[in-house]
Amino acid sequence: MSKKSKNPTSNDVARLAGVSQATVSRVLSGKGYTKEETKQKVMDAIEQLNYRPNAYARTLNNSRANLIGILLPSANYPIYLELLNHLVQACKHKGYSALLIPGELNEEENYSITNLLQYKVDGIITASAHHKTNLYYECNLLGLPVVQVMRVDVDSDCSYAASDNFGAGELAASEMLKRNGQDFLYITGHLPSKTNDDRFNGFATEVENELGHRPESLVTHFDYEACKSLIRKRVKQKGVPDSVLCATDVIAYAFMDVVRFEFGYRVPEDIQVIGYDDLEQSSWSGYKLTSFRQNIKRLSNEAVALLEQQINGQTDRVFNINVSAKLIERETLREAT
Amino acid sequence: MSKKSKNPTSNDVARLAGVSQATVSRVLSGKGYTKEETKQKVMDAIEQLNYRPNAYARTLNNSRANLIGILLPSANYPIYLELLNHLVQACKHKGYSALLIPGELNEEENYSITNLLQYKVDGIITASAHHKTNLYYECNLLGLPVVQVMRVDVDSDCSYAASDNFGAGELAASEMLKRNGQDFLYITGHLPSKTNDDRFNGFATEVENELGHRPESLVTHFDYEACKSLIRKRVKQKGVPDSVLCATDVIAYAFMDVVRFEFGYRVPEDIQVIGYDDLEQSSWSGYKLTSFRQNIKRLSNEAVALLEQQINGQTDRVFNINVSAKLIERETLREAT
DNA sequence: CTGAAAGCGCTTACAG
DNA sequence: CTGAAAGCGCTTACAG
Repeated sequence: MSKKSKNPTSNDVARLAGVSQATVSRVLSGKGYTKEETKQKVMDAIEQLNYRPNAYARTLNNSRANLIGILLPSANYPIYLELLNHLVQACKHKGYSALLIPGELNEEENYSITNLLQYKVDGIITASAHHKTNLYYECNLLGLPVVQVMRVDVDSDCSYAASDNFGAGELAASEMLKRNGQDFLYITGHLPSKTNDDRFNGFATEVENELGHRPESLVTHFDYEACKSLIRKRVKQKGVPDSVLCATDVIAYAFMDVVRFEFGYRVPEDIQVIGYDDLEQSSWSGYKLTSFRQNIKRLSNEAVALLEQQINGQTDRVFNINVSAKLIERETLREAT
Repeated sequence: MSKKSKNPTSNDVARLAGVSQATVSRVLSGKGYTKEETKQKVMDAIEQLNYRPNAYARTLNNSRANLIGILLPSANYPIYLELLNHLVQACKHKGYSALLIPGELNEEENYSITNLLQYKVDGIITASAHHKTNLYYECNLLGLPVVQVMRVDVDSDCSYAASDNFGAGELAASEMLKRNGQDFLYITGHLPSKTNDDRFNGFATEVENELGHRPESLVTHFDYEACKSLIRKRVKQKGVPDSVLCATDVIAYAFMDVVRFEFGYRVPEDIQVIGYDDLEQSSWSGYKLTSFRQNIKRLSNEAVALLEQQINGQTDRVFNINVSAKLIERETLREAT
């Protein structure tokens, strides 16, 4: 490991190129005019010294860091990784770097946001699952733009890019109604969100239109085992419905595993099931689950675009973008009648 | 959205508190002495103005950004999220923030590293899966510390914190030998790594000691479907072994699904199987897979600690830390004889 | 087209 | 214990 020697500065480059430091800056920023020849000399010197401009010094003048803070849920749910990758790509595409905000934000973690603000991120993108945070409040206080992506908090009034959950709920209901569904149930996890409410409302509205009453929403848990035991309890008490929409694929797996292996029902003959998120394993032999696939790339791009608008002060309005999710049909829906 | 007004600076604080700007700096850094009373006045002013020190200005003096760059594989493999979360926590714990380096590094993406270097990260932690990168070369050139975590490249000579893959391979072999395994096979994906070589070598060495010959290593694919079709081909050509170690749990699922559902073998009666990574679903009804669980939290802590040592110039040596992985026994191993 | 100089918001000797 | 001043590495009017 070679000793970290002092990094070359624009002054070093200027000296080597025989120009002023201001000229080096101009060549690099592309602002102002420079003779082609001068430009070349500077580029050569940069090459020779392996010079990299110091982004912090630049930031000091611009008061813009080109940094976006990202706040992710802490759960190890696979699509969060996909989301993160797309977000980082989208940031990069727009010339921003992505700073990860550690952990979920909650009462104890308010330290995080304070800490974060030192870095003067230009804005924050959050998909966090804990709305008991004063994130929105603090950011608003500081005039720091925030955009939610994929997962939307119940009481937030900040912009978001999310899937069209209401539409997905409606579509799920209507597909199962078409297949002679009579007894509907929505199963979700334990963390409340607008995302979830929307999906349930779409589902319930469609069912109500057709059948005259709203279906029930069963609150379980996002964890597979915890979810299974709550479903087991419910099935013992009230039997099974014949058409189920689940808030995540994992919940759908839990449901299927309980009703098929513990109670002997058949899917889809006795019960049809639709999941949400289309995890990789939904296509595997064990489940063949019909599920909604979110357009994560587009969600990421929209979120970053929304944030950029706010950063550039182009808007004061709250934008809610709903991107439709696609129903991937496999083998957990009956034949249409 | 309130208009982003100019952030207050230490000068504003100084003015309000009626002290010099240098004093504000001292109070905040805790360096040098300050009268309790002065300290209080400064703190009050900070509170009142909602002041947050500008990390970039600080960095300019320190030439240390307290930033660590993180380079993750782009695959949506769930444990990478867990790794990321632990890494970010570990960074935070040591006073660093985590900057995500976008995408995998490869020839086209060299842009990334150049781009990254502007931010003067103090060091880089990588779990990337593409070793065809000049990351190590570039960083060495610049004297920028790099540490690998979890996944180790074949030809890199930089420090790492990884699981004891050799030990895991050995243990897997010995457990299956104890259970009367006769015909051994190792199945891996398509990306070469030292991590993988070590695991195979541990496995092969133990088998060779006992049985007098090294087992075969079957190179497939990390993707479930692709992996299945390669396994199918192999089974058709050469039949099945009776003891299998897989490089990931997903590979183990693919193997089990092919041999059980397409060829009618029983697990573990005909074939015993061990996976690696202990994904959540390995405990579910479909697989009940015996698998190695990596100590991701400890890997993360060790990696950050290694990096910190290098950043502080406390060492020029290359350290390789191996953390043992724990075998979680479920139902894919026969009874011991 | 280019240079000299001021300034971004901090830290840190140096005096006192 | 505290203030005045120089400096970190850039950008950007201002002259020329």
